[in-house]
Amino acid sequence: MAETSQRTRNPRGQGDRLRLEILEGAARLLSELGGEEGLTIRGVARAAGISPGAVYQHFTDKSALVKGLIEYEYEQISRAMAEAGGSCPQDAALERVRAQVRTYCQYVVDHPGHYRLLINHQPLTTPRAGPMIDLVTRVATAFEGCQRAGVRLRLPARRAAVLVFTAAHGRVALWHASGEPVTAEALLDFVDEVVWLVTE
Amino acid sequence: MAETSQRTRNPRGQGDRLRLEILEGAARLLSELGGEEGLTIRGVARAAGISPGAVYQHFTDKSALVKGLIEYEYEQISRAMAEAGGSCPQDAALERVRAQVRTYCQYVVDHPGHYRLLINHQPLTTPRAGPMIDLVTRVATAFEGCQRAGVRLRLPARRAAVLVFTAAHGRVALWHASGEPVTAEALLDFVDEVVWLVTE
DNA sequence: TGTACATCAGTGAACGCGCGTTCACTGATGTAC
DNA sequence: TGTACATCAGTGAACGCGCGTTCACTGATGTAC
Repeated sequence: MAETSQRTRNPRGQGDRLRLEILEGAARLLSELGGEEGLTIRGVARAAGISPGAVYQHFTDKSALVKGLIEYEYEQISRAMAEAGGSCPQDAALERVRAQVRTYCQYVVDHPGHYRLLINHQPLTTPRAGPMIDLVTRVATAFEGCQRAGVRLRLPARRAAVLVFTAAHGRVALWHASGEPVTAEALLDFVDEVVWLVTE
Repeated sequence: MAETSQRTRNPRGQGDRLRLEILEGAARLLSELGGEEGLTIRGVARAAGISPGAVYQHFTDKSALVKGLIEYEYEQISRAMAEAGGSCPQDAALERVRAQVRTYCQYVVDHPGHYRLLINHQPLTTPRAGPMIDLVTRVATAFEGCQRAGVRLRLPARRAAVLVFTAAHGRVALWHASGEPVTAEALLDFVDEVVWLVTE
């Protein structure tokens, strides 16, 4: 069941590496369980192959662990989107928007458990914006790049970005409701269509 | 803290009334806690003023309770939407669509905890459609009424209804992400605009 | 009309479980003398 | 070079808690005789 192989402890002075191992274990747990129901201190410790107490060397309590995990996940998505945008030719501004959006959608489809954690764990009312908004801003910036490159937008760049994320989230929610599986192609097609609608 | 007043038991032959009291207690819990985290057998029993064991007279286990609660909530929404549509004049087909959609949005804003339960508790992949789709169908039928009344739609009725729900869900998700509060007016305006876009 | 009994609508104590969290400890490794 | 000691990276047992679920029971109320 659990790995029987003993974990070899990190060498002296590199205890911080455990923090990353804990987050990776937690992420694995999200993938396996498809949600945050089983996301417990003890479960994460099992996934990382350590004792429950060791988690407290890096996270003050459970909420700090969840918060750290959410930050970690957003870093992953954000980096992936940045890479996707960066690998586009300099002059392909619209293609850059689409590459970033497609990367986001692919993440949503590939990691439903992670996605659930991220969208559910927004406080219902908070003064400050969550990290999700940073992703919206990233796409908004890419839309601005389109405008500078001469592409006409029917909406201001930020509103266009908001619309794209709105469409993606809403479409995923309805697929879940209908019981149909969320496929990458269908979501990408839908969102591509929205991007196309915005830029013409 | 809890009500100190003793509950008077239901008269003989009317034990089924407890089932409704349990569901109402559970719904109250959703409103107070804003989510399903505290939705436990014991918590519901406390909210209903009964002992935990009594719950098992009407629900075989916890999952049956949650399932019953979800059904109960959908009945509430569905009935409210039907009433809103029914109170429109016979010839105001488009107004009937808007009245139903507005009722749905009002529910989402007024009952965030209930909404969370309903959208989160969809199995990730299921053969059959959830009850949410019944609401979509209801609006689709109202859109068909528009077409019969001579109102032009830019989309087939069902796709128009799907679009409206997609927009509402996505918009709510993004508001949560941004930390801005979800207000009824803003959501209604947004969805009204979508309806308007579809029917012209 | 009275009374024994069955039934109904629950109660409340008990169980085993996994959880979050704490804390005394262990064993390897670097460092001071 | 040897050795005592401090530090680091954890372990693992223990705690108290709320949970889901079970079950023997209680007390009111209807029913058969």
